[in-house]
Amino acid sequence: MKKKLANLLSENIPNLDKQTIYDLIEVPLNTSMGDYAFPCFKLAKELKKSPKIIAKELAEKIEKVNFIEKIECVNAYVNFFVDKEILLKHMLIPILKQGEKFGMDKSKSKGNIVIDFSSPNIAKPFHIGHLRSTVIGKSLYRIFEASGYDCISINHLGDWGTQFGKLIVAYKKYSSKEEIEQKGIQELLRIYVLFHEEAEKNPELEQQARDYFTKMEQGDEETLELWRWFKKISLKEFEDVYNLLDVQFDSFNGEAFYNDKMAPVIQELEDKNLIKVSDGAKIVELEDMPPCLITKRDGSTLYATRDITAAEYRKETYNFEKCIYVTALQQNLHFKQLFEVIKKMGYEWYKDLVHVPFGMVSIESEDKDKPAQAIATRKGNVILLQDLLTQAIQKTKEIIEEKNPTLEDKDKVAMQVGIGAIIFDDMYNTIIKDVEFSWTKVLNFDGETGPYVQYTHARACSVLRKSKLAKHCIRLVNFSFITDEASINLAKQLGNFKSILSDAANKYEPSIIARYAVNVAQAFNKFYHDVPILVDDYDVKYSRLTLVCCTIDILKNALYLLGISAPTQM
RNA sequence: GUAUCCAUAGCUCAGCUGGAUAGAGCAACGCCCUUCUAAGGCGUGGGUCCGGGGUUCGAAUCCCUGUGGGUACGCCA
Repeated sequence: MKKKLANLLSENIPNLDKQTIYDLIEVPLNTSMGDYAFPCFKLAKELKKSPKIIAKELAEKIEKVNFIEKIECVNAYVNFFVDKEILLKHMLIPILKQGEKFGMDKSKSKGNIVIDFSSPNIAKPFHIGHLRSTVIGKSLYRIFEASGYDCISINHLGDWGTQFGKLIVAYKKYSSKEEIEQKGIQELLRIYVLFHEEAEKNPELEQQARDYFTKMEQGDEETLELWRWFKKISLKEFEDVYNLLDVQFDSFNGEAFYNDKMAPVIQELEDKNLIKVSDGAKIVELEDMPPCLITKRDGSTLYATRDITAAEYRKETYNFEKCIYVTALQQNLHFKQLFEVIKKMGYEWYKDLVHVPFGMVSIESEDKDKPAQAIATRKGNVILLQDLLTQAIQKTKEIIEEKNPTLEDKDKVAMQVGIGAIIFDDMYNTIIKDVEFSWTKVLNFDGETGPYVQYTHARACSVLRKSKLAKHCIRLVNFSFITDEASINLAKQLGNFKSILSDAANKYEPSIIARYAVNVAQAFNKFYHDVPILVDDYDVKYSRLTLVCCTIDILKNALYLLGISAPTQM
C-alpha cells in the first residue's frame, strides 16, 4: 500500500527518487489526518518554495486513483485517505489466509543463530536475577526463528570455579550427605551463605576454597566426585524451573566443558603474537580499553579465556550467522574485550558476535524512602523464582475463583496466566532499564500486563465460540460492511505485525513485541466495546468475526514470541 | 580518574534514523454490566521532555557542555 503510494507520488515529484519518497511517507497519529501523509519540508529546500505552497500544488496535481478516497492538504502535509475497503482487504486477507502461520517464517532458510542465555551459576537457587536472561533469550530465540533463522539455544552453565571450592569447604564443615540429599539446593544455599559469614571472620577459609578448586582442576577424583554431585542436584532444580517456563536448550555446554579446550587457544594467541606478560599474567593489549586477561599469574584460566574458546568452538560447530549473548549490562566491558580479541585473532566473524545487555534487578526496600537493595545470594537477599511463580499462580487462582468460578481447568489456566504475568512484566520495558522488583507491582494484573493481553485473547476466543462458526470457515469476506473507526483502527494494528517483528529482531528488543501486543489488545477491547459482533445480519456478523479471528491469531503469535501461552478461556 | 548506560506526568515507562496539539498504564476521582468474559470500556485532573549552549525552516529526538544517578575498569564470573 505504501509502495503504491510512493509510486504515485514519484510520478509527480521528479527531483526525489522513489526510495526517498517511500521513507518520507508517514502514518499520522490521528486518523482525522488520513491514513498516510507526505511532508513537503524536504522539497522546500530544492524547489525554494514554502512547503505549504508545495503541498498545495502537489495535492492538486496528483490524480485520484482507485485506492485513494481523498487527498487533503494541511499545512505542509499532503494527507491521503485510502479507500477503507481496499485497506481492510490489504491488511486482513493475508492473516485470514495464513492464520496462525501469518508472519511466522519458520523456513530456517537464513542460516544459524546461536543464542547464549540463562547461563546461571549453578549450586545457587534460581532467583529473579536469573529470570531476565532466560526470558529474554527465549523470546529472542522465537523472534529469530520466526524471522527465518535456525536457532540454537545454549545454556553456558557456570559449572566451574572457586565457588565449588567454597561449597566443598562448607559441606565438610557444616553439612552432611543426608542433609543435602534431603533438602537439595536449599541446603547448598544455606551452607554457601554460612561460608561467607564465617569467611569474613576467618579469611583462611577462602584459601581452603581456592585449594580445593585447584585440586579439581588437577583432576583430583574425590573433589570431582563432590563437584559432580553438587552439579546434579543443582541441575535437577534448574530443570524444574525450565519446565515451568517452557524453556528448552540445545546445549548445556558450560564452563567445565571448555576445560580441556583452552590450551590450544592460548597457544594460538601466542602464535599470533598477541600475548604479553604483565605481572606474571598473560594479557592481550587492546586499544581504547583495558587489556584482556588470558591467564592468571599461577597459570590458571579466566572467564575471557573460556569465552574465546567457546566462541571459536561455536563457530566451528554451528557456523553461525550471529552469536548472541544475553547477559547483564555489567558485563559490557568483558564482551567488548572478547570481541576485540577475536578481531585481533583475524577472524572476520567477530562482527557477528552480539552482546544483548539488560538492566539490573534490585529489590524494593520495605521502607519506601530507602533505596532498593541489590540481589546478593551470599547475603541471602534474594527472591526465589519458585516463590514468585507460586505467588503469581495463587493470585491468579483467587481472581479466577472470583470472576469465573465455573471455568474448567482452573489450575492449568492459573499457571498459564500467573507465569505469563511474570514473563510479560520482565519484558514490557526496554530491556536495558533497571528493574526494581516490587511484589505489589508484579502481582497487579490490570492495565498493560500479560493477563490483560491473555484476557483479550480469551475474550476474542469466547466470541468466536459463541458464534458457533468454525475459525477456518471465516475466510473471504465483503469488507464493505466494516466502516466504523474502531474496526478500522483494529485492522490497521493487526496489519503492523510483520514490521513490528522485524523491528524487534533488528533491535534485539522483545519489549517491542510486548508493547505491540498491548496496542492490539487495546484496539480490540475498544472494538469489542463499541461494536456488537454477534448481530442478526449475517454479512455484518461475518465480517466482524473476521476481525475477531485475525485478533486471535495475532495475539496468540505475539504471546508466543514472548514465550507466553494463550489460553482460550480464563 | 577513565569508559559506559540512564534522566519525559505523583509513580512505572513509550516516543528518540529530526516534523502536525508530547502518548500509555498505575495511583486518585467520576461514569458504564437486562447485549458477545467489567482481568474490560469511557471521562477528569496532572508536563520547564534534568539545566545551558549549538545545528536546523523545525529539536523530547542530532552535536557540545554541565548536573544527578547506576555500572564497569588485572588475576571472580
